[in-house]
Amino acid sequence: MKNQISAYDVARQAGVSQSTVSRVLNNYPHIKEATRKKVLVAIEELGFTRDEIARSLASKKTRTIGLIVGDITNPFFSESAKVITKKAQKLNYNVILCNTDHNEIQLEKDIQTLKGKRVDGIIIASADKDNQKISTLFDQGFPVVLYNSIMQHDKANYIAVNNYKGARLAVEHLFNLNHRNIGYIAGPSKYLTTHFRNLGFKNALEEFGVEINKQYVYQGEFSYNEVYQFTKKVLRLKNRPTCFFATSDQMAFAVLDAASSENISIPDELSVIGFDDVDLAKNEFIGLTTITQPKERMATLALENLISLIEESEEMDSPLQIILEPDLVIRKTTSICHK
Amino acid sequence: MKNQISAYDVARQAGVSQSTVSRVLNNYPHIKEATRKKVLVAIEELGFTRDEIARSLASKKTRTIGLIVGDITNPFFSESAKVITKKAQKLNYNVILCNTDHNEIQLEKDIQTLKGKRVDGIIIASADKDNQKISTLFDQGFPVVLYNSIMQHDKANYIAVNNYKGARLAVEHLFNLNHRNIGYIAGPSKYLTTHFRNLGFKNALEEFGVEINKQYVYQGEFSYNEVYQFTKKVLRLKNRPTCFFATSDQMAFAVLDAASSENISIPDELSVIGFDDVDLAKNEFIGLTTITQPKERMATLALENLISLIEESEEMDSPLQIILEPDLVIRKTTSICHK
DNA sequence: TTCATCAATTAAAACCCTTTCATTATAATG
DNA sequence: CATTATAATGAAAGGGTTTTAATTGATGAA
Repeated sequence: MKNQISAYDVARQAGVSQSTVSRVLNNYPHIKEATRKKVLVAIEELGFTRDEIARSLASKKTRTIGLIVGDITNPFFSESAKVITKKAQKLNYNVILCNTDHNEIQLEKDIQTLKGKRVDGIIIASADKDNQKISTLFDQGFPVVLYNSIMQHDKANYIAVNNYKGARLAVEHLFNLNHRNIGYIAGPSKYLTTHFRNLGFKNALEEFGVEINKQYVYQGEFSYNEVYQFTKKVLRLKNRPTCFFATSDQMAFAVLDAASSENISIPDELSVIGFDDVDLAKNEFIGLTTITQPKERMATLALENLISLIEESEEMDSPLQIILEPDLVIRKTTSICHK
Repeated sequence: MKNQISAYDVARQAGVSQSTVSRVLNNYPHIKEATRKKVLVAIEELGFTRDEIARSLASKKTRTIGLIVGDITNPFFSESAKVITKKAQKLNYNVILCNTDHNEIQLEKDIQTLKGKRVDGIIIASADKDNQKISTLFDQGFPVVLYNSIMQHDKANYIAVNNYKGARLAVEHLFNLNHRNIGYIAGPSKYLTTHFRNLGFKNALEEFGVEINKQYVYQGEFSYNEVYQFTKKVLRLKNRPTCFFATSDQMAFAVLDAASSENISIPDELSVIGFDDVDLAKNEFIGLTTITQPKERMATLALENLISLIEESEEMDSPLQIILEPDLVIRKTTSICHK
């Protein structure tokens, strides 16, 4: 591979010093128009593009951020990732995507490599409760914002929705529709978001005086297949639930899938409510009743705040801890229970 | 921000030279076990991690690749991205994600920044027919593989499916179900994949002796909303089509959405067939009939081949041009036409 | 004992920028 | 015209690695 054209080559060609080339490239003041022209011409002639790696080494900024998600295949994440990537693009940042499969070991590895690659900051969309590595990041003042994740750490920056309330909204809706046998599908409780949804679910039911049937609750990995199998099993019970609250739309889809495969009609025989309000939930062919999160706004906030964390040199006095309000969106997968 | 711990610091701590530290880090031969230990201990004590940026500058390898997709929100892309990212992870590469919104200008900008960031290679999942910038990349022998995209260039590496055949399979299926009024939804023809699907569509219909009703065909942006609006409009026609072939599942979903909003029942009143076989298509609640692409395999091939392009120093003698076979998967959104 | 050989280690250049400090050219002021 | 301020440029020192060439040390053969 032939050697790269460097700023030094440009300098020679233009008959100036390398630092002048750098000056032009960085739009520094105090440059004679004629000189600038000469340099620009030389750049054009040689087809020079500056080496961002060398630039990063010298400037200690990479203009690259990390985005760690549990599963990019989950539309909630891909929709968020899109907003984040595009917004980053506009601000001249790039994003390195990491997919942890909701595995903490992988998460920590990813943080490690991202730090190795000297990213300027990281957005973590699947942060477990008491991850040491993440805590350390916050302790060190490294720019990190949690997205749709929460950590109990006095320096933690996060943007999430009021998950407790979201879960309550879901339960209230089902209760109002006369449902009393409620299935519950949730991810691992290592996530505080899940934890709060659990809490909202439990508390609401308690208040309403309805018992939770342990058989109806799945709390485990975010595995489509596991949720699918679990739901199928539960639906075969003599006394099966009349509805399911799944704490993510993705999992709600798995529930719908299982129900359909058992020839159970939605919503007549089974109501299903999700969480996230993924684009497809709005699709009228599906029409998933769900709890909406303002993901566009959340993603934008996450990115913008990360960037200011990066660019404001003065360390933030108070951490960024934003909790937005979720909302119930009633569509076609829930209906009154006649049982 | 306190200064980074460098290999030099480690060297001092261990009482060796910096190059020895580097040797240890890179597992070079000819190192006394005792020395290696000393260095490893020093590394541990100081919590040193090597600066990949500096490493990249010196070695001219970043162990980072670019992944350019039209829309990460399209499950076909996010599912592919996941495979690629995870596979890359395993091989110690990271991926920078770029979302072009199917915009060529953005695509070219992305290529530019990726090259600036000195990525070792690029996977392009939305390459338009005669993009000059991409051609140049191939001319230069820069490691690029097109994914689900094709270019007529004698050095182009690509992995795609036989799109012509895929489209034919779809049409044959509809024809066999007695459909004669076929709607067609396709992306912009600047994509060769689309072009071949167009061709397959046309040729098959010609052979079957059925006329294409221009009113029924949408060829334009991959915009959910535009497709939705178009479909709605067409479905309100007196003589509306009895089925739609959408050249991506994502667009098929838009068709289903529109149909449902018009209270047209699927598949009784309208058959819909997609293309891609996205995970959700398999969902029995949806059960989208579609043309399947072996995306897992394609994505793996794309990544693995990109990496060998990067790592084999000898330039590939012949370009990588793989065309896999698509398949028809019949599910629930298509049925016999009684009209 | 001496030279050759090879293992183990170091010194230093290279990678391509940014940035600080010093220097020279130019303009402004009295 | 001398003096001072300021604009314009350059030289050189990093930044943290890799890598090549050089050096030292040890071992064995002649």
